[in-house]
Amino acid sequence: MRWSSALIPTLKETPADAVAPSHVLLLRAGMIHQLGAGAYTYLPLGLRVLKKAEAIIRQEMDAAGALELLMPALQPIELWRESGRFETFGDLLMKLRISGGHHMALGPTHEEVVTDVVRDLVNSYKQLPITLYQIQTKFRDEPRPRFGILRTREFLMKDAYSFDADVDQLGASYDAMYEAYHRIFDRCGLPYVVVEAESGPIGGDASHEFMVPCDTGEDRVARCDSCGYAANQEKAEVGDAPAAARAAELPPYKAERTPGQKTIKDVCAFLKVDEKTSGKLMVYLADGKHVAALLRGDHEANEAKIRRAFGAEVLAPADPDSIPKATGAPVGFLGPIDIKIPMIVDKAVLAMETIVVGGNEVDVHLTGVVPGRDFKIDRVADLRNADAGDPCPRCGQAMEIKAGLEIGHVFKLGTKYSKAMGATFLDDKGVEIPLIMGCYGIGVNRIVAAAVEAGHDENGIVWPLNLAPYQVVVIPLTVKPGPVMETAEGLADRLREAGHDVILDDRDQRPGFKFKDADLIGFPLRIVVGERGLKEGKIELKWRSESEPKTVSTATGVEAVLAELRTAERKLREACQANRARREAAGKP
RNA sequence: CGGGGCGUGGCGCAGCCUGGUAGCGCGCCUGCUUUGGGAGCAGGAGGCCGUGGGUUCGAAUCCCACCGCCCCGACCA
Repeated sequence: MRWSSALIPTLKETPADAVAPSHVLLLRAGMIHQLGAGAYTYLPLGLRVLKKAEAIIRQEMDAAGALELLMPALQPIELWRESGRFETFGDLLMKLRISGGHHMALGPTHEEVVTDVVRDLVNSYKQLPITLYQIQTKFRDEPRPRFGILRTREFLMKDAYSFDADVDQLGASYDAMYEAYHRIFDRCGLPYVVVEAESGPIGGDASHEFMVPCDTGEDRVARCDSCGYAANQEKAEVGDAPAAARAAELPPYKAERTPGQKTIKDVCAFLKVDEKTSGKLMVYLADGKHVAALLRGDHEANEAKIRRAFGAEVLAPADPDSIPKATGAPVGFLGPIDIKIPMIVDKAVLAMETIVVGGNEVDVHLTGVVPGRDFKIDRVADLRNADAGDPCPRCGQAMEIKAGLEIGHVFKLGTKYSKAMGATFLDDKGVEIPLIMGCYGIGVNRIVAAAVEAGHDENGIVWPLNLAPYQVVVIPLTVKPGPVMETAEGLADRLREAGHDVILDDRDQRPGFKFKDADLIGFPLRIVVGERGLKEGKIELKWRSESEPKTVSTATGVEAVLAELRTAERKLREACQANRARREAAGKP
């Protein structure tokens, strides 16, 4: 490619609306162009990166035995009613009406469609196991698109779905995808961690997320450095903290007037006590019944944990209007003493000597309440989100919380969709059994964003070799016909013939201008051909990730550059293999 | 959906408070000079001032409504 005939609109200044590094740099490097909130054009350079990620994904999915197909984005709404997700997906589902009055949806994910395909075409255990995948545009009516291409209303996703005859087969299918994901992200050169994840409304019982640590990430990951435990914050378990050593004789609790003070913040400020010594009673509807969770005031309730603690299928915050009737106490002044609904106490409360709680009476809070003495603690569970410093559930050491960007997610679905939609097969005894499913997603655009988030410096992007729009940029310092231009063109041709992506910066610009653009875009390898160097029989070669250039002789130039590229590719392969060996040594997830 | 901010050539901004010929830098076009880290000089093109309504002799500027974009929160298979 000759730069002069490319469309690469680099920007010297930072666009005002961009905040996240990946957003700023992809715009400045001329890779994307905004159409509207959460809708971006991939310009030629950006598209090349996207396609490279896509190619790596496709290769590894094929290698893992998954079969590629392509399903429609346009889907009848009935399918969503059939699975029950028309309700649970809610406003996130893009709905439209087409001619003839048909109600359709633009697919945000494809469990329904793939289940429909499989229920029609797979009927026997002999056809199992099978994993199907596609790389396709998804649509979600995100309430708040953000950070450039990080969260958009339309995005490219690789989604795979496994269908198995039994749980063991599902385990094998899951492991195959899990391993393929490692290979994909290793080849993309991304720094990532795998964390245990909440499977969420999609259901199921096992789930892992692949996260790239970066400040722009919207997820929070709890991690223990001592033992390596890592989980999404919403999934992370909290280890046991030492129980409070209570003085033998504590004074009885006191009722305090707290007129109008309803929130933890207000009450604690009013009573001049630390929020860490307060408690909050949260009321939920567990499968339609009112239940309560008692947490330390400054802690964050985790609805999934609370749902499980109550053994409920569905948990939702109770409607405030319904609370007084159910509990006999006014909202804002709820407390654990003599509460009339089932209550589970969070572990952390056990570590509190005394606690400030609501008095179950308007404008009254109680101080000096002793857990276990003043109210019954018959059920204790982990009900909250882990915080930095909380004990690791495995080893008890303090965990840390870091931001992460989710690029991939694998989970075991079970029979949620196959049962709802009647996707069954006949086993070797002729018995009809619902298929067991797993699903596996990769945000292709997010690989691009994550690579930039994880790979940039003050001068611009530093692309991993396998994702770069072009691996090599050849810069002739003068573009007038002559030896410099001829050498540069020859070099570019030879590298291209050897199978590398090359762009020749044939623009009639000063050297500094071209260097700035090359650094901004982040081509991994830069080759400079100048008159001065040529006279000395030398050309310059510089890796974007290194600070110092190397010089090679003109005579062996092509071979030297090819050797450099081969070495870089070998190193990357070796790193992938080393990671693989480490995984094998560590055993299954 | 709640809170905050912003809409003025392709990009970054000033002008608005106090109404009266729309301005600067970058980029773009032409020419000359320059050529190893975003060159200099000269000339030039390009703007329904987000949209609609109102006030006024007169609106980028004041008022009202709407639309759009960004950030925080809620939400996020």
